[in-house]
Amino acid sequence: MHDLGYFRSHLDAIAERLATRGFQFDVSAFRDLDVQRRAALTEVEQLKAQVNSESQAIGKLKKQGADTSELQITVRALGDRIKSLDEKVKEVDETFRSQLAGIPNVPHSSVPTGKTADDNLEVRRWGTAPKFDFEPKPHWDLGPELGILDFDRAAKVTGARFVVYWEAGARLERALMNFMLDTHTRHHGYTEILPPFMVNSASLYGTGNLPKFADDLFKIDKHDFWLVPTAEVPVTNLFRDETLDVEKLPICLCAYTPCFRSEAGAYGRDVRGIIRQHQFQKVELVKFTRPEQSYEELDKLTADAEDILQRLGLPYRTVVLCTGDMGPSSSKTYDIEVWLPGQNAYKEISSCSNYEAYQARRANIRAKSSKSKADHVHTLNGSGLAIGRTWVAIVENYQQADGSILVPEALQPYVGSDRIAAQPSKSFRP
RNA sequence: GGAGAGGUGGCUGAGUGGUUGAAAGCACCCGCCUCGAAAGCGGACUUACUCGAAAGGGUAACGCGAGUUCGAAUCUCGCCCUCUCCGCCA
Repeated sequence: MHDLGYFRSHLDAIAERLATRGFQFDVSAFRDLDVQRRAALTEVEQLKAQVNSESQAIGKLKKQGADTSELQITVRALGDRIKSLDEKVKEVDETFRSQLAGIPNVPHSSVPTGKTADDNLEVRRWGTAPKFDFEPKPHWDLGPELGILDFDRAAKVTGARFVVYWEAGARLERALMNFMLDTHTRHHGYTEILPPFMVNSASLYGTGNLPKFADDLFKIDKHDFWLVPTAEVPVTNLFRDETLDVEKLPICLCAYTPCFRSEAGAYGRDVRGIIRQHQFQKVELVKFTRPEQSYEELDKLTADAEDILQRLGLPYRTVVLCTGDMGPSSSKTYDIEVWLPGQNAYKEISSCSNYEAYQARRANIRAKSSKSKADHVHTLNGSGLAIGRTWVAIVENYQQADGSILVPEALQPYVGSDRIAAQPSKSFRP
């Protein structure tokens, strides 16, 4: 959400920047609505002021023993007018606010202008794609063959776009989770959080998932609870409606959660394998920073996510999203894309964004020192990393001619072996 | 899930339906005092929206929402949360 005062006084410049991300902002319609809203507010507030002062007068008169019944009748009439005007104000105000809330963030000046993912800019590339003297397989073949992925039973137990990991497959997922959390807490200075996996709607409004993206979420029946689509939601909302000590910034948190997404609108995309599931696991990085340090912290956060891939020896490239490809809340986003031999392509494995104060205004997260006034913090987050896709990257990049998977050295203590071969339980699974 | 108690400013904590946006204390901030500090003294001390060139006004907010009333922190109803006891449960 934009700061109203600033927004109003920079309308044209902001509209111009928003156009670069394909958002056509009707400045004059906004101005009209703004004027309309303020006129309605002024009118009803003047009436309320009148009621207040006359009510006070009634109180005084009554104390003196005077008869106030006639005055009460006139004030009562005012009250009726206020009631109907209030409804109008509420309507205009809600339209205005929802419109304001629907206006995307302004892209940072360093973000390349563009329309689609094709216009994203590669900023660096790390590692080299492995060379195979055989035809590398995609994970949706390797997984079932090794007995570590089971799509059929997941479909039976729950439905499409779910998966069961077996044995070393399950252990690899768990190993990645621990490896990521350990690396971020021991080497990158993050504090570990284990948040609830369900959140209320106020939290989802705070991060901007509601009201616009309700279709992407799973809602719990009979409760105001939703399954988290990412740990960003509970972790960012830890400090909703709080004023932090500016000296404690930046606050760097990391959290493991499963993530639940309905993937409405993504039917037909990535249907094979575990690239796009209704449930996946992720370690998320979240930062709360001072405004002047947020871009430096974004670069660090992105590097922290990349470090996981480097330690695992997985080739990747990092791109900066162009204006047209960024999420609406973001001022600047880096995507990290890992190399997947089975698909002969780089695939997004992390998305690292600086929301500046856009999200903090929504969630009302501020910081102050003893001498300064409270100001909204900047919020940042990024995957560090999506565990399922990291699992895929390991399986596909480290596959051997015999169908087994080598385990990267950094992960071996976590997995407990240096190789994943066909699993024993395959023999008794019909 | 049932019964009871409670939710007031950064914290503690007053608050008979009528100058209470809110006493008092603490904390924080600015002065004075001091070589410096503490103590003491004086002052300042919520936020959002809105009117105004400014000075300065106005509206709203005492968990959230609705209601009663000329007027609600105070009364009524619903919901949420915390605490105690009971039940259930990993």
